[in-house]
Amino acid sequence: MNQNTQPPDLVEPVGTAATPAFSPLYQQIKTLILQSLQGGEWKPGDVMPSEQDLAARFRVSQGTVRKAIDELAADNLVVRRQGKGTFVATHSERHIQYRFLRLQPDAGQEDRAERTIVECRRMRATAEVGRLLGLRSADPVVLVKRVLAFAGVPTILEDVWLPGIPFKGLTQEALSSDQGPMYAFFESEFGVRMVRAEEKIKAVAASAEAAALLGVEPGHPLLGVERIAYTYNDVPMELRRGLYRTDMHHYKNELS
Amino acid sequence: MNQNTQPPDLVEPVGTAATPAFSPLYQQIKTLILQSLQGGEWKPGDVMPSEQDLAARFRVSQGTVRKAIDELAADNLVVRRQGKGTFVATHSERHIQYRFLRLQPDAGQEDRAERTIVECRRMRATAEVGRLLGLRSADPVVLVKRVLAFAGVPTILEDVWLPGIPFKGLTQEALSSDQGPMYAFFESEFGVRMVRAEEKIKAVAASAEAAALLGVEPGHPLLGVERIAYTYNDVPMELRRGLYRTDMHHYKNELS
DNA sequence: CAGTGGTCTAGACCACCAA
DNA sequence: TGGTGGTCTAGACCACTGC
Repeated sequence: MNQNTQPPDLVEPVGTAATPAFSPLYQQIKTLILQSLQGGEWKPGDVMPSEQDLAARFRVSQGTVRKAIDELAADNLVVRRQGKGTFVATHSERHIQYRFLRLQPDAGQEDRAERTIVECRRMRATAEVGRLLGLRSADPVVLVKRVLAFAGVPTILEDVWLPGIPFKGLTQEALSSDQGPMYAFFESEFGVRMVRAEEKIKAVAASAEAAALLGVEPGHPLLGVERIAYTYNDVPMELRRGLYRTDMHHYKNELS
Repeated sequence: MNQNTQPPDLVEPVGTAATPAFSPLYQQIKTLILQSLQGGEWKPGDVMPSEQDLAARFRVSQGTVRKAIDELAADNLVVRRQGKGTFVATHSERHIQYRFLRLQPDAGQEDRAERTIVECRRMRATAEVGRLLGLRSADPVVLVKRVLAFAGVPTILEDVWLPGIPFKGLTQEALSSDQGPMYAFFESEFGVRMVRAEEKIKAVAASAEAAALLGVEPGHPLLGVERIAYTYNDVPMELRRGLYRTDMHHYKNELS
């Protein structure tokens, strides 16, 4: 057990030879809070209970809760606001929109994107799409194909695949009529919150179809960006394949 | 002053109307440690003084030093090793090599890179290179052009510009004979430690020269990666323009 | 075994916010 | 004014490393 006089009644992981498996208290607290987030006890944008309340609830000191929340904040799952409280992170906050979009204009401020849905239909997952989304092939998926234009210049063409079950009822009309980031729409309409993503980038030549939609000649070099976005617990919830024009934009990345 | 009975004799920033400028103690400690790192009091790979020692030196509690070091560790400036101490981060650690290279093979493990220096000469900075490196145009710079090949396939062609003053005495021979990451070489030979970097990525068509060096046809789509690498204090110390073949590799990025 | 970083607690006070 | 997160301290004990 841990070092306090009133030992918290949390699990002390049993050590085995292979996995010593010592898990600090604050990690266990983090997991518990994560489960509450996952289970929807507090929804995106909500205030969470204060550190004092959580400390009382979990029978640990405030400092331990604090460290757990620190990590959740570092993972962008939660946002702290001094004097107000801790809030569940959301993709619908103003001025932090398009958190996962790394494409930036070479000069000047970004215009608002003009969005056009090219296609939206339900289909069966191909073997590859199924594998990347953690589905069986032939499981239902939704495919959304859209174009984003900036200042009238079509710049991004992307195919978005979503698992059919959690996104049951997604229609082109709802998508088209929605303003704001797609991930905010997913939060409010389907309760699906994207937490992190991985991207693989290649340089590719524009196909005839892509060239037509993006207004370039076939063969024009484009950035091919494959993104897998995950919800809580590293469950993949979206596969997105984008083609980016980079004549006026670039993909920005910070390394450290 | 701060809340302890023995107030630490550190600066309490004066608040002005425009900038309230309250700076927590641990931030001041972080800055002081940063200055020691910058000044070379401890060199890459060295053990730093223990938290207790630093706490005594700065007249604060261990917890405050701890929080300062936590941030330095989060910035990858320092590495903690339980039971051993805190070490100044370095690019020459085995198995963490090429920390800033995001190119990965599509399948399998990466081979060791075969490196060929195509060119290495001193010149005067063009206006653009000077601007990006924070130099005046016509200031001396070193240009290194090299090719990296994996499993015999030339994959990366890059131009590296370095400010001439700190890199005085850099020769093609020294570069060629060195094994290991270039940034480790910079640390040991010139005392220059790259701390973070920014990259801007575009898709470009291979020029005739690039095509010849990379073994592709002219016009072949390549990833154009412009990197600016910084030392301590956000001072730019390297401009690197790379062309990456992405037929067998991809640029990997994690978003959160 | 001693020394290091890592965890946990308890209590105090500060900065910020809203009512 | 009271509540929230943010800072700081002091002290205890744990886990890991190396002598």
